[in-house]
Amino acid sequence: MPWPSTRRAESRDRILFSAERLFTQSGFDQVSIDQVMQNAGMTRGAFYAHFRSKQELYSEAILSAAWRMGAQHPTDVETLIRAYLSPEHLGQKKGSCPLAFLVSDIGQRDQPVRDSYTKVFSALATKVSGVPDAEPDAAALRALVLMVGGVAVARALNDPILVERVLAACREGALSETASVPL
Amino acid sequence: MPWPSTRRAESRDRILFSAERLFTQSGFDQVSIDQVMQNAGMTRGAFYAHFRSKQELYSEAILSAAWRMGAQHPTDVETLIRAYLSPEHLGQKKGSCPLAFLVSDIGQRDQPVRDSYTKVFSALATKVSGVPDAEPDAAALRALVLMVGGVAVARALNDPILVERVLAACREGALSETASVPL
DNA sequence: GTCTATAGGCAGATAGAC
DNA sequence: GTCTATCTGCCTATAGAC
Repeated sequence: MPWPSTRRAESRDRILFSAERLFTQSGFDQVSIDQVMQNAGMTRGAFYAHFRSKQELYSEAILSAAWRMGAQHPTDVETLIRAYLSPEHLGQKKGSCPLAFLVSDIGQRDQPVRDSYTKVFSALATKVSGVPDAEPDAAALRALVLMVGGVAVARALNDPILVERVLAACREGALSETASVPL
Repeated sequence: MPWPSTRRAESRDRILFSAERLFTQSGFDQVSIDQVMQNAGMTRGAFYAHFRSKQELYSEAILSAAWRMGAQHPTDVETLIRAYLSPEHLGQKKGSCPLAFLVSDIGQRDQPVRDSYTKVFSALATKVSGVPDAEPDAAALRALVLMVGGVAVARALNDPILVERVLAACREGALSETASVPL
């Protein structure tokens, strides 16, 4: 009976799922392994049976969160841009994008973490470009930077009016960069 | 003789100067008060004679770093954009921009920190817009998000080729958004 | 695999001598 | 104002029982 391995994978997934939300919301340093494990219904000691370190968990959580987000957004690029640069995305507890919420957190971590971030960024850039099997062009990179940067900046700003104006400006720009016929 | 107050202000400035560089480079959590004070030539205990908390120092360091950066860049907007979105800016130890380096760090801090960030962002947006006494328009906001987001993303990415392509794409976009005659 | 217990270290903030 | 010493609390990671 292969039940044990199934339960092992389920525990691992629960930890990962818990980590995705907590890390994306609060960054690496503000989240403790204790919180992640309690949120997953376990205690601290069990953590190291599944991951070797906190940074390894972080690295995998970034990939996992992005994969989950992609699975929930199989829509067209325009719908993605509007949802991404919406006020709802800013305060969202679940399904937030690690690219934006963690962008200035990544540079302080080790290489596997940076690899994860780069992989996710490249994948989303290709998706935004609209051409699945090619390197993203400059317009797609600009559109994605407007999305990621717009959300990151909006989260940092304190003035609601300015936040809405930043989101609107970036929405307009990203849509224009990704329009098939730019006029 | 008003010497004492002068020395007090000098000590405060040394702490602030030290904090600007360390915080901008490594973020809030990765920098200890110990490091800041040693870098300023003092010990931990003296810190609380000048600032009430670490977050208060952070808030003031963001304002101070931005002010210093503005004083060193009295040039035109195009020169600013090219210097900002250059590879040199990414690894720079001094004179880096807290807007980009700390963007996803700010949301986790208290209100005074967010106030500082918002103030600096607004001031730079006005500068980029080219019209000193008006609210920045959508094009200026987009240009600034391309600058801040471009640098933040580039710092996180692991692939040198992708980094250069992101910087180039954002440079092109920011220059186009700020051109007086957009065609 | 998961638990409790603990090792070992570092942080922010305060107290009191000078 | 600056120093040394300390309080208090939290963290990652490990050890060993079950």
